[in-house]
Amino acid sequence: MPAPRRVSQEDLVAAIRRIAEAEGIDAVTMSSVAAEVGVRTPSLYKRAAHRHDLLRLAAEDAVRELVDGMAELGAPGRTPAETLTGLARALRAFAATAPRVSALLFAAPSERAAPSRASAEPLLGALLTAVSAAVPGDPLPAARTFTAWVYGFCTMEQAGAFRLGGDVDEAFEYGLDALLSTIGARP
Amino acid sequence: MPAPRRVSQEDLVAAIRRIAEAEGIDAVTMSSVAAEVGVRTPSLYKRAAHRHDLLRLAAEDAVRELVDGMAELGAPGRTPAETLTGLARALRAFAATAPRVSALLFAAPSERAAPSRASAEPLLGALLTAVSAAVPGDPLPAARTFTAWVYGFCTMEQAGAFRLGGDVDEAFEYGLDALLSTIGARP
DNA sequence: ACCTGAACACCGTTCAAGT
DNA sequence: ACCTGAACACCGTTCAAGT
Repeated sequence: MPAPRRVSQEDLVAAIRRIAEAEGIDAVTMSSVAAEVGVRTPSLYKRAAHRHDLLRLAAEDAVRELVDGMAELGAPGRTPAETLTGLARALRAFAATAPRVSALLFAAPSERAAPSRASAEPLLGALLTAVSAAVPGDPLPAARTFTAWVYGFCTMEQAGAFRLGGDVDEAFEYGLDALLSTIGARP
Repeated sequence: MPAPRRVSQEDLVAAIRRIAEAEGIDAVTMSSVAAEVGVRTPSLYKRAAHRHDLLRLAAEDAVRELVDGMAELGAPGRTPAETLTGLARALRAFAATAPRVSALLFAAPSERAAPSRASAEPLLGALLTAVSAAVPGDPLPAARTFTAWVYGFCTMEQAGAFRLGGDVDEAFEYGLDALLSTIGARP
């Protein structure tokens, strides 16, 4: 006697992200998520065999949302500098609205919680394409430098690491300009 | 009838860091740490009122170790570029030996787990001094750019985010050179 | 002053039994 | 095919009682 699935994937992921942002990653438990979607805890194991799978679902959903939100960034008319500026600002804006999950994107607590290579591909692809168009030769070191800076900045900002005063927006634009200059993506 | 303290602060912190690096931050529990130092769980509450206090103890110990290891970096004879190069390489080497705690340094899971301003001061002070000597005017944006890049790079490297092949050492040196150039710390 | 056993509400995970 | 109650070993935290 087949029983219908009672919780959509959309509702499940939304519940995970809601709890993560409202109460922190540690509050994303099998119990809290089950309660949030209205089933008993053991039912959740049909959808996520381990707790860290819940975190991966949230992280992959975040990547998808990020990619959707900047579909037009890679448009043919744009310069590499424009694309990379858009990417960096989009990631920072996303980190501001979803700080907990965005911290998971490049530094998950386990392999199991990390977004799959396939789900991260569109994001990395857009980045590599833009960097390739700017630097001669191997784009990988420049792409890694750029990504490390954006990710580090957004993570630190959301963790409250910039406590010495000063204008954080200004520091971001300073850094963006500096990074674009050194990797040669400057008009 | 006073009872003597049975666990030294050194042993306690060493136990926390041992568990963190061997089994991950999530494995640092009141129970596991208590067992590791040879007391019962409730005794630990005399030393750390909450689990995140254990993480802060580890993070502050890591900062202290980092600062000790580069006491000579700020020596009068050095150029800003030499000091910043030493800082960046020291942080990367430290992240390689203590990846779990170093991930906590600038992005702790809660205020309680974050190293205190006072304990982080020597590290930030050395950085700001070196950057101030290189850039004219406000050193804060440049210092934040540099720190964000180093921290992002080390965190991503240790989390296994650089999976596209290529030489990660080369990417680090490329980035270091790029960052030093843009903030003007170049001979 | 520090340590302990007992207790409480919780958590991840498994599994046999329901529909 | 999915959901559930019951069960297990665990966890953070509190507290009264020991020395």
